[in-house]
Amino acid sequence: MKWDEISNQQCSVARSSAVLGDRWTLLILSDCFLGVRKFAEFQGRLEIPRTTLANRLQKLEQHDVLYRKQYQTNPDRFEYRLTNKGRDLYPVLSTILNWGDKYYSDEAGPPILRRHVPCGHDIQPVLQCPECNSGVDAHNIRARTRPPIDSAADVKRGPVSNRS
Amino acid sequence: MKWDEISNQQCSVARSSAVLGDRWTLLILSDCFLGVRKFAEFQGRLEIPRTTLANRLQKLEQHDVLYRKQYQTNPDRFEYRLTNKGRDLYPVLSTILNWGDKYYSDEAGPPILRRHVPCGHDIQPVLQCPECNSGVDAHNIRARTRPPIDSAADVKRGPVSNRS
DNA sequence: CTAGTTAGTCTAAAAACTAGACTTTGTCGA
DNA sequence: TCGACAAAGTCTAGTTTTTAGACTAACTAG
Repeated sequence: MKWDEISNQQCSVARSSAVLGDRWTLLILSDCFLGVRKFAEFQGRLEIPRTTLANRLQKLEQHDVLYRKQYQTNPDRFEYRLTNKGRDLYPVLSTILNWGDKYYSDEAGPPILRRHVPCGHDIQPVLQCPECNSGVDAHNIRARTRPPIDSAADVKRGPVSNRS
Repeated sequence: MKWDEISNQQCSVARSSAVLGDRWTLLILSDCFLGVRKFAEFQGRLEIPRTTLANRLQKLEQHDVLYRKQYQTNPDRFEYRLTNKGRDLYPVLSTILNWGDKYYSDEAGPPILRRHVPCGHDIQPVLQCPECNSGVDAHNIRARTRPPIDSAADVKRGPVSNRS
């Protein structure tokens, strides 16, 4: 299968991967959440080839993750900002940051601190169950295929054993 | 900059991207969490080119995300399993799944359901503050650069404005 | 002896990525 | 008016990665 056919699958991870699963894309989004907006600034911070950056920004715009906003005329110039859909990627970037902090930070600790404004603490956000408020990890979640419904396509890439 | 130099940065997202930010990698890991272990099964489910799959599995093994475990002799054959470090990627895959479910699932709802075993509900895990237990998103977190410490390298890719 | 299984490797062609020069449309200072 | 600078890209040619599909190795079952 070619990479651009990946989003034809009905799996949510596959469709998300079509947007996120590329060199540089996660880094570009990370910089977006840190407030970077201008082409030259992405380029300078990431040292990404200009051609690749242009392609990635265009792709993120096409997928409605970023939008181009004009910030001056004469000459017209545009900056890139997160859409609501893009901002909804915050948990993804945040959990990646947690993982990197755990396995790759130096002895001084994480290079970037995150403060939870409402309570004032520096935190690493954690994944929890919205029903019972306790922690969630690979061990206490069981995936299963959605029960078949006439109107919907079959699930082709479900769990190996459909454990109840 | 070349892609394989990306992990030289001291940013946690950059170092994580060196492992995760590649075509197919997120999908392979997703299948790992669904119980897939054998080469042929990855290949059949993902329709990934065999050469690419072999490269990706080797890379994930080198980064200690997967390990190869012998499951038979004559001939020797191996399967791929998540290490503890790999299992710690569950929040990343889970938040990607949430995002994909929100923006890309069909009218029948998410194709894969996740049950939180301790409480028995089908859920989408959410990101919360471990201090105050309330929800976390892009709007209520402020990133700032770690205060400089003699023993540690400077933070080069911190937030644009170091908002308190 | 033949076909099948599993986990790969090999090869050649196609696609994507990279470095660095170049373009476009303006501003500013001398 | 002239040259330097800024910002957001595009263009080009060379390198690297990805892809499809055939092939290999080491067995088992019939």
